[in-house]
Amino acid sequence: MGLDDRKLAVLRAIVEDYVATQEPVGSRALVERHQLGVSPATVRNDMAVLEEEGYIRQPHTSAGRVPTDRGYRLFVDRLSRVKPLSPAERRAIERFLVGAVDLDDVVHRTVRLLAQLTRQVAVVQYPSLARSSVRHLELVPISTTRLMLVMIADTGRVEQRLVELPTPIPAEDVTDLRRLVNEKLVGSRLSETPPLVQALVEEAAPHLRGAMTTLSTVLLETLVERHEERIALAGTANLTRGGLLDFQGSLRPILEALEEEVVMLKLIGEAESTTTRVLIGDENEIDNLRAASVVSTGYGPGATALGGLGVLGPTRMDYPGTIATVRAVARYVGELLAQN
Amino acid sequence: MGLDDRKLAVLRAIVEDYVATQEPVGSRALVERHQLGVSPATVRNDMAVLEEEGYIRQPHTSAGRVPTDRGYRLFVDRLSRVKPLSPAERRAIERFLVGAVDLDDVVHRTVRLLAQLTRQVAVVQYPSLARSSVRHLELVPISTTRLMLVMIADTGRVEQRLVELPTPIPAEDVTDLRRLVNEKLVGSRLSETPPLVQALVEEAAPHLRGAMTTLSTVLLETLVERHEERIALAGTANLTRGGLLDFQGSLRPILEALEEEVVMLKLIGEAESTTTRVLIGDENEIDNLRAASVVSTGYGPGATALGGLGVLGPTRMDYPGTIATVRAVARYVGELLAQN
DNA sequence: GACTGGCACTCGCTACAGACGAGTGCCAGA
DNA sequence: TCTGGCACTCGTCTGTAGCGAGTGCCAGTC
Repeated sequence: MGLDDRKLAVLRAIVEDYVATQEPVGSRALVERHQLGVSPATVRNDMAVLEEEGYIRQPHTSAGRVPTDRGYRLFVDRLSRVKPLSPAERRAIERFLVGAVDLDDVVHRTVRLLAQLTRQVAVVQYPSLARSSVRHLELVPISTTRLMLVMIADTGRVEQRLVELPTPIPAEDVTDLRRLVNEKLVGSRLSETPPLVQALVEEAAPHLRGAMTTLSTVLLETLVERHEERIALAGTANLTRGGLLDFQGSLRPILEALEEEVVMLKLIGEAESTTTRVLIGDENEIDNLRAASVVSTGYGPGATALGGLGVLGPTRMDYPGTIATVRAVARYVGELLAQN
Repeated sequence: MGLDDRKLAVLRAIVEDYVATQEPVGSRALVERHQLGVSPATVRNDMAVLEEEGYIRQPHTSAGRVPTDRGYRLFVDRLSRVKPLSPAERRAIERFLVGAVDLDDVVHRTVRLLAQLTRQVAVVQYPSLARSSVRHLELVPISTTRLMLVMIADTGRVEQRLVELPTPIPAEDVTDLRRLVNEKLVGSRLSETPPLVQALVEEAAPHLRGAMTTLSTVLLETLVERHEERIALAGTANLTRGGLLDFQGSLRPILEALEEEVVMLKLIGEAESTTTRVLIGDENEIDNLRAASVVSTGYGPGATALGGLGVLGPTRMDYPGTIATVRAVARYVGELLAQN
């Protein structure tokens, strides 16, 4: 059973009004606020159909209608177009992001900006190590049996890790090790390094063999097994906006999910490209987030994503506005990172 | 008007019961649960005095008594002794912290551990840069006019910053710069570096002068002006424990404060020594945290603090237990860091 | 003088009843 | 196909009443 244009207009009006007022919307209010050109009774009939199809529901018999997750989905897919950002917003983005001094700074500014503009919880993934390549590796002796390994990636990420050597090694050997790993690994993508690292061990001079072996283990562990994905979070206080109506009364599950890096990565870190994803309510695979919606996208120079970013809010959110903001911020960040 | 022993016992009983049940405690319940050896009527008289002195209050006329911030203060100062940790807890701490591979790892594990043990929000400051000394400085060329400056501190902290050079410089000059800054700065405390950095510029060979000047600005900015204090946070979901009774109904101000690094640093980062601080309710200078209590301490090898850590929770918290846990965790972390 | 039992009182909480009103579903008619 | 009208539902609000936890006070006891 298809929905004609007017029914869709009614759904759109319901979503817009509900998002704005956070109160169930009735047929009378609807015809008053939107130029639908028909009477409340007609709207009621349309509502009955929409309800039957699962796009809206009534919290209780004598109340107005509220969009369901499915209703929001239809709204997002077919009834809304992405709002262009206001010049003020564009300026805000630029102003906020220029002057960032390093990657950390970029990420932190971005996440705050996103939280502020959308008035929701923002999540930004650091550029994925898997998609970075090695710019430089540094070995700093801490003691004769300990080295600090510092890897600098082309995305600006800097990762360190302590290396415990099996036997003490002299300073010259550290220099040799440093030279060797840099010669072999600089410039290669992290995902491609495992065979190279393997080769390093095999080709190492006998007296370096032991140290190189441990070093290679650490390298593989740290850089490739991608425990080291990172995220930044901001705007959790925005969860309390809108009383306790959103998130069906309890912030608990949401806060718990937000603290699990793994969960958040799954949510926003899977972006391979810079297309925007919208997950509404129970479309979400993470149980704790069944009462929330997530708008996310990849960011990066061009169309390939270095990492993901997004926002999380109530299913009752301003989707067009949020989508526009998320995209715009991602684009700016992508450009910013491309400059380095 | 002094409080005799029994009145103090009554106060202690009220605090303990209220913390346990989260409900105003009446005179009858009190004599039943604690061996006070007197009748409810007597307890009521004592309560009247305690209320007059501002240690407890009645939420409403026909309700039991609840400790005031002042009451908790008295309880903490005079009526409680720090609970020794259970062996299980000690083991949990050790198990959780061994195997940390670098500073980030230590900090993250610590903050999670603390949140888990105290069931509250935990905050851990990274070892303060101001109290670290330079172990190594690395300069990595990004382009002919850009360097990545990486500083490795003896506390394990690694900070990076992009340096935009006024004019392109050749690779050999970068090597020279690296040698120079390392010769001068390695081993010195960050707080002592400004004159050394100054000297570096003055003593630099003419062709390095320009680069060294920008480099020194960045060095001073990044390392000394201590914007770069960092903190880690965990357990925000614990704020929702105990319904909405704690924090007078709104998590908003708390969540807002937790997101402000500056605020958090002020709260736990001022520790100069490893003594424990307890801030109860409105003793707190931060308005947003007037409804919360904070238990914090410095951690570090020996008695000097490298940084601070602590937990934040409702004023109605298990102070003896929390204090014990915070101290224990701080001690373990201190030892762990001393090993590096 | 300190403690106790008793008693009147306060007041928040719950339950219940009734009025109100927003909003619906349905139907007959245009 | 749309519309006006109407009966109906049901959540919310208001007011009342009863309950019970807990208090404050007082007179009596040790």
